[in-house]
Amino acid sequence: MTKHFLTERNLKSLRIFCAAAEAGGFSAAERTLALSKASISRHIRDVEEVLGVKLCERGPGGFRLTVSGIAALKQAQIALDALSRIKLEVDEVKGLLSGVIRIGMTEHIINKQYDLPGILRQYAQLAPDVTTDVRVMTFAQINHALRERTIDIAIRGRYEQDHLFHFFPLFEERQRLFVLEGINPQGLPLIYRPHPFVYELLATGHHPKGPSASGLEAVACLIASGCYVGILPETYAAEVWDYGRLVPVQTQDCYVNIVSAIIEKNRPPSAAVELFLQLLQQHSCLTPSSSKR
Amino acid sequence: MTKHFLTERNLKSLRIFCAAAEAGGFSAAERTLALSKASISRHIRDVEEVLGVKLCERGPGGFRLTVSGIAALKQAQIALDALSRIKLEVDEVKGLLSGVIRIGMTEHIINKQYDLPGILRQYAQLAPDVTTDVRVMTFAQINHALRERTIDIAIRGRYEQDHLFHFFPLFEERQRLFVLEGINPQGLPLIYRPHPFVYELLATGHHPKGPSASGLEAVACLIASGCYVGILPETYAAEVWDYGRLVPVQTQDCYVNIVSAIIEKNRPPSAAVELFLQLLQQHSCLTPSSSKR
DNA sequence: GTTTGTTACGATTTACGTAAGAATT
DNA sequence: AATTCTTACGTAAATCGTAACAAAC
Repeated sequence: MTKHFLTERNLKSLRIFCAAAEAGGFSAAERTLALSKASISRHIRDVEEVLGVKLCERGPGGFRLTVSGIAALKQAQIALDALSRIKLEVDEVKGLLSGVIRIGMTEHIINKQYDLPGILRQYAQLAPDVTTDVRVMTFAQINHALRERTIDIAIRGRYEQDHLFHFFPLFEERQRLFVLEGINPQGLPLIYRPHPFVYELLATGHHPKGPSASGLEAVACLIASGCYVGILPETYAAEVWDYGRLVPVQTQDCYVNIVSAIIEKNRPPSAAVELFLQLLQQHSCLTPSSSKR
Repeated sequence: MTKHFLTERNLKSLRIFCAAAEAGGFSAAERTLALSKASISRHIRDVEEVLGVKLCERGPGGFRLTVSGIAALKQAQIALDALSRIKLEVDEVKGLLSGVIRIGMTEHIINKQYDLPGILRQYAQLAPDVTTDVRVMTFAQINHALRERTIDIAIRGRYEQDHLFHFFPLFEERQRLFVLEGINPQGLPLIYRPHPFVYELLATGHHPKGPSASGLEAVACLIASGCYVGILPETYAAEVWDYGRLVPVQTQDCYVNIVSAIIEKNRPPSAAVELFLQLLQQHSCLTPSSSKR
């Protein structure tokens, strides 16, 4: 009994055997393989030893495959073909998953219930050849950028129906009206920022329009001054607790919206975008498709 | 740019990559592969270099395949599977084409129009694991051996219909009544041997029954004595010309029969017999299936 | 004599393990 | 501190080509 299994070392010998069979002899294969007859002879002898059969008759009288040799040749070609296909397959995946993915998002997407940094890390690991470009933008900038296609995918709250976009719900965000602790919010000016909830509250007339603020931190600063009320995400207000005692105005309802991944409807998503979308949805707390891996 | 193609050396690395992916890390694969981490690391680095992609993220943080890695893993498993199947395939063929093939034949099957030695040589090359057993037998012995299954296949002339046997025509053999040159054959005793043509001629009563002979050479000797007539194949009579002037008796018709390969009908032929039969028929001058190789 | 494949031997190449280093948990 | 992977280096093994040999045409 010799060795029982073929290894990749034997595959080399099999490749040489295939070449010899196609060339019709060792001397002819010598040129195509750029290998000495001695080596070819050894290789074929090794395979025959492992397989326990004679693969071919050879000698000055000519070259002829045995029945076993024909079977071995056929199977070896399948293996070699599969081997050569690996690179093609990988190249295809590599080609699809390369380039740039441009992500636009509003502030404060990062929070404890949705691990966007973790998703980005996972994405970078899964598709290391894709350059990821992430930028924080305002609500209006995001819509413009999506239409202009200067970003590929957006992450923001969904407030309106828009037939131009596809929405993929990710998690729920709750915003409330906040005021400095101990201050009576009644009639205080509302800090203005371009956001649907601000518009909505101003429309009620309960609060006059106050100073404009750009960015959640600016809003928080102005609220903490005690002169204004402002709308903030609950989780963000909790985070900036240390800077001042921001408390929700109890008389006011909670604004709930669904933070979603958004792509333009008329634009077929690239493989890179599709993979990112898939990861985002896998981590979603809303869809039932929240499986692991 | 690095190397463009995967070779069998890389397949070894791919097998190690597969094992690492299944084990879920290098340290775990270390045991299953009986290989040091250092080697595993090198192997996977090499494959990544050839493929130009990162196959997996690894580190103290854990092990995770990239999308390219998943594709590579899948294809590599196909190649490895094909490789492992080679031995199974060859073993099957080897198992079928081994053992003994027992061939019974009459005298003088070898002649210029049918190259039986060449067929036997080709058979030995195609199926080197089959032990070939060839024996010359008389007509009666062949029939008996076929029925008793002490031979697997016979080669002899076909004179009768026999529902117990399958006949595969190979070539035409012509036999005639011969006499020594210058001798009047009329009324001379016919050399007896157990053969249908002898029985047939004796039944006509033109010649009395002469001495018994065993073997064509014995018949030729007796004819050359000038005292008898005898039936011989034309080609054989031509070969022994030098031993004496044997000439055909012109008044007598030529006996024609079809030399055939014969197997017992109720016995399914083994793969070894089937292959031999196939070779015999390939060289046949009678059937239209006489193609090359 | 020429062609074809096999075996022997020395030189190069390759691969492995040990051990030390770097990075993460 | 413990784990996981990577890199460096010396040693062991496999592979190749040259060359001598045997066999068939």
